[in-house]
Amino acid sequence: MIDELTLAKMADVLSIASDHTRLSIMLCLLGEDFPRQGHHCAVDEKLPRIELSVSQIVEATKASQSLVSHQLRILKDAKLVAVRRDGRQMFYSLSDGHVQELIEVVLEHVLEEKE
Amino acid sequence: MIDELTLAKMADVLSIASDHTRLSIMLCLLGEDFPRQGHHCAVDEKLPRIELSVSQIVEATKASQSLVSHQLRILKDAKLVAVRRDGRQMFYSLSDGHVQELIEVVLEHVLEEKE
DNA sequence: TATTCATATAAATATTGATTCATATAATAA
DNA sequence: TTATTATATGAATCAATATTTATATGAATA
Repeated sequence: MIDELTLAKMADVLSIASDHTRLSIMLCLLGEDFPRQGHHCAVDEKLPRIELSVSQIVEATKASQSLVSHQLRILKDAKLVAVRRDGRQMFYSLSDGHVQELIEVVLEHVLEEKE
Repeated sequence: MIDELTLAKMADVLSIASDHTRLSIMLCLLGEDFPRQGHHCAVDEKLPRIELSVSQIVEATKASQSLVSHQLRILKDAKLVAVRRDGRQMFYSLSDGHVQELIEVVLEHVLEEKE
């Protein structure tokens, strides 16, 4: 039994993930696109966590700096990405494993489509 | 490496799943909401597949008949649900396991949020 | 066949949200 | 301190889409 608040939060997460720009940002941070160019900071997980600066993301996604920045803010507010400052650069990374799973499930679904 | 088409398809699936009405419909069909009121038709899967008529979905979601019908069409076109006619009733069910996984991952994510 | 029931759809409206443009902030270098 | 680099943000625009209202279709029943 799922209450309204939970439903709304689920819709939010999905809605945030569904935008073309934000999705490509997340794919970059997953390492699916833009492979092996980011700093890696080992965490207590299997896969190394990829960190990319805003300009690297701009470069990889081919979106405008302003747009990327706007969308990163939305991702950050929703806690789907984490940020770390280093000098004048900001490094973004996926905030937890659920985000990766989410993207992977969707990717599998899309890749398995027939006809 | 993910091409533009795959990215677009992923965004589509997420976008379709992100709508409040459609999400609640899918939750009904998952049995999370609206428990044990639908017909069950055993398939070669672990869990029984739940089938609900349009009016059962209208009842469960508290959305208008027209709205439910519109959203069911979108879900059907995207092949996220399957339909079966029985007399003048239409019975809808989730079309594959990926949809369930998707919803479950998002649900876990939302339920595990701190603070 | 006429009527009723279950669902679908077309058109209109309303709302949301992505993108751009211009500008601001914050850190570093000169 | 001024200039430069990296990123963020407010306002405006524009497009997409959820929702409603009214009506249509299609199957069953009388």
